[in-house]
Amino acid sequence: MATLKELAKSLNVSISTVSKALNDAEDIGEETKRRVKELAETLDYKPNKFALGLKTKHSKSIGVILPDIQNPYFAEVLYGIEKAALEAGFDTLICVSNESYQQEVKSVRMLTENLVDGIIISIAKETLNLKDFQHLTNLKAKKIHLVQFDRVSPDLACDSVQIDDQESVKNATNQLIKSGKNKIALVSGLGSLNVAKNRIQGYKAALKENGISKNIKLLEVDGVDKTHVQFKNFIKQNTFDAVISIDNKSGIIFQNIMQHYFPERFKKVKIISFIHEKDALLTSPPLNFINQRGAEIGILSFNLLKQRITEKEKNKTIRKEKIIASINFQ
Amino acid sequence: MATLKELAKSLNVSISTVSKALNDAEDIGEETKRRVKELAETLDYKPNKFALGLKTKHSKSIGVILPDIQNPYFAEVLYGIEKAALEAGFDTLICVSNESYQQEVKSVRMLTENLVDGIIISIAKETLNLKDFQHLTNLKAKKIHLVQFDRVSPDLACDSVQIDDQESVKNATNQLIKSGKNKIALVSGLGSLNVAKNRIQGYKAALKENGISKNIKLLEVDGVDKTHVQFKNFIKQNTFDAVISIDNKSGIIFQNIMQHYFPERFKKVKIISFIHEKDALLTSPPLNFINQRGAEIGILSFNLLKQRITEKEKNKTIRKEKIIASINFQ
DNA sequence: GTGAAAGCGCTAACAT
DNA sequence: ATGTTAGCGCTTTCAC
Repeated sequence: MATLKELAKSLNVSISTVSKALNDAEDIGEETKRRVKELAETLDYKPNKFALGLKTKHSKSIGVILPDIQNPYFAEVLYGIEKAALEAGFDTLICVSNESYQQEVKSVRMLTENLVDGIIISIAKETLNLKDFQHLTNLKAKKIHLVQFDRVSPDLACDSVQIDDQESVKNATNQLIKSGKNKIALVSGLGSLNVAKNRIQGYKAALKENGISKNIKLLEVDGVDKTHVQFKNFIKQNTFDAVISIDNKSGIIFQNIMQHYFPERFKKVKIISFIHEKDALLTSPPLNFINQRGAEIGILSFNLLKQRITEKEKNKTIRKEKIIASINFQ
Repeated sequence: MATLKELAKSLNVSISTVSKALNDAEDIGEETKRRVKELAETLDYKPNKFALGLKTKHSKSIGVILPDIQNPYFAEVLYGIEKAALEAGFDTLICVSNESYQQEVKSVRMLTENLVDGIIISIAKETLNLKDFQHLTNLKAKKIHLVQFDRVSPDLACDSVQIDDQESVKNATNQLIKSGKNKIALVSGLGSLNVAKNRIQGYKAALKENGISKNIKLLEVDGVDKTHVQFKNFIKQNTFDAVISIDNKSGIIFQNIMQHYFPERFKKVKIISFIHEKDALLTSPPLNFINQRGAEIGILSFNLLKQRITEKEKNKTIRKEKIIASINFQ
């Protein structure tokens, strides 16, 4: 790897001239700049990150903390973040909390040690339950900017990006109603997350608006791994002509169980689910889906963060972006 | 963040004494070591990574390059790697190539600039097709160790960890045969990957051993996103009493399509699939699965890498670990 | 318009 | 047993 020193020697100028030339400093002659940049290009000079970090105390990199990398939604958000970060010349350090508070604290610490300029986080379930956000509030003192997405805690004063959960589910429910359904069930594998509360509220709001509030049918579980029996019982004990699944798995399971055990009833039921288009195609017939627009959320999150990193004047106004999900009937 | 300088001042000793004490150098008095370490502990001293990297040219970190983070298998391997790395005190930098050669090259470059001590990679499809491994072979000159897993290229002289694909599929096929099946189909969404070739070979070997080689039924596609029609046609045109899916999606789709369009035939068909246990539970009935033991592969990969990083004598022998998958009938 | 020098936090060879 | 010093690659102030 070429260094400033080597460039300087080759060109018979001083190290500081080379440094300034590459940084387009005012006081360097145009001709010199040209020569320096040309040689840097041919020698494929890249500034040494460690020297830079040591000197400047920041690293032109950002950290991302995801609760669960196996969830395709988070993987898609990550994709958006990385894409935007790459274009802006930032490295991305990825951490996975696995929904654990301890792991999240460790991740924050690791990112801090790596002098990231900012962190994009979707908070772990455990942290949300504990309501202990000190590791995150501490970041302000270290001048590390923070952006939350998806699992947004109102207790945290920072920019955020999320789906408008309530509005999105209300939309979806209304569309089902318009298509003639009026006994709509809702299935959630999200436990007590705020996200779940908001989505359920949207569902209830739509039923209410349409005067069918007495038809509320809720199946709530925390995680869907061993819940086949609960699903089956729910189906047996309830009448419904449509189902909204508000997490990324229960819709698939619900459809499969109906198809398996209640094939006749299944034919008359419309299911819509918060899943990725790719997963919607795993089932047959394909599932209708609520598109969470993960990549867009990622890009938006990065852009908010970048604004904070680059802005000179501290702007106190907190930005809360809400995106409406798009509804896809297949 | 506390620095050596601050510790030194507090203790009225020199910076180098502190440094040596923390590194347990021979020539520092026990009492001094104790005092230094104690203060370091209370002040929560952590060596500055940038200073260290600048000085030592390595970073006590490793890089991981995955082709696709949305694949739960890779996510699980990642989990194993991170766990092992954390225990050994290494940071993990994660890159996703999205199956793209260009992106893989960029990732290698980024990791190199970050002075990782080693890289664990599962090679992108595109790279495998192009057979251009220069970005990887170059690593040797930079003294960055390399370990491959899963998508192992024989053209690359480095340690590797993988499932014994042939043996694993042979096992699974044999078990199906023992359970009375003799018209076994194989479905692949893996395109022309070596992994696919080996798995298909295992399937054929088992059929041959059992004298039913004339019953070979193959459905091969490259990616499963828009292939419902192909699946349906295959099912219509072939008779089979069991199916082996050798990727992480086709089994689910296959089962769902059969259940949807051919419910009677479906009842007599046994399906087994290369998927994660969690995904096996998405379907009803749950899918039988071939457990790829991702976490173990991750841990093993890291351990191989760590050996290379820490060993003094360059050991020329290349280690190729092969793990047999476990077969789970539900 | 260009260069010399200090210093970021650390290690290690070389004094003492 | 402890301290001094040089230097990793870079930026930046100050001098020329």
